Amino acid sequence: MASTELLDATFAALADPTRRAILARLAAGEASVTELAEPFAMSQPAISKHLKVLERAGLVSRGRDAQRRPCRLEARPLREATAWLADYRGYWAESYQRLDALLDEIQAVNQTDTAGRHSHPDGSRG
Amino acid sequence: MASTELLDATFAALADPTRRAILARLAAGEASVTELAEPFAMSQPAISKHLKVLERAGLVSRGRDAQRRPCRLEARPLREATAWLADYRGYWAESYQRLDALLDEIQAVNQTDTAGRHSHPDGSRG
DNA sequence: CACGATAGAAACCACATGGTTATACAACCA
DNA sequence: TGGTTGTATAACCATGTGGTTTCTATCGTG
Repeated sequence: MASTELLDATFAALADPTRRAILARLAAGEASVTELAEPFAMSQPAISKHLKVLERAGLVSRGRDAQRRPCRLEARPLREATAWLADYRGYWAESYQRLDALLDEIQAVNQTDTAGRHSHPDGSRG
Repeated sequence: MASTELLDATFAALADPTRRAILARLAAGEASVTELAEPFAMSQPAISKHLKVLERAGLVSRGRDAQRRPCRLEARPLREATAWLADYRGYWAESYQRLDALLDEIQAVNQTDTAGRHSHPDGSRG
């Protein structure tokens, strides 16, 4: 399991409320650094540092728009993190049985993805 | 949302591979501190510190068995963390359509749970 | 070209974290 | 009572983190 460091970085990135807020904001669409910094009582370099952490965890990627460096959310590491949590479905089942099948499905999706493709065979309800 | 600090503590606790390993071990059943310390190239006080972090995040609880202080996994904070991740299902859907329905269901389960019930249709396969 | 705006880098500070060793406390056993 | 086992605490160290301010670099516009 070489993804240990990725999990480390992902969970560490998620452990800060500012960074979670940034991700929440990015879930609504791309944003520049200053746009991201606005709602926070914090300097722009501080936000840049947070973005670096998020970038290192692969949670955001950056583009180029003139001197702007727009950020966008990358969901893949979140998937890894969720997959790790899902590994506890066996234990969870003691208290939350209905989750069992769902998280089991997530595992299946992971393996499908690892195999190379995740074309949706039925494409139901998107 | 007052659970910010709980999320902080939970994700921070999960960010360390030793602590994740401890949780993995505990998912298989209760264990004492020395039992938990054994597999690691690390002193017992170091493990105690990790346990303190896990305890502060509510991820483990401790019992009493003579001079042993057995640890057991507590899943509730993991649920909170997963719920947070699930909030991004809308974004995930762009790339991983099949997850959408699943994570959507998790939301439903959360609400059902809040309401009070979650009967298990089969409970098989662990 | 110079200016203004956007963003990154450097240097610094306070504090948290992850580890160590040594010590103390608590509970059982002889 | 004393010894042994299990665990927590203390003191300490190195490093990481989150913030600051200041400075630099890049890009578009006048």
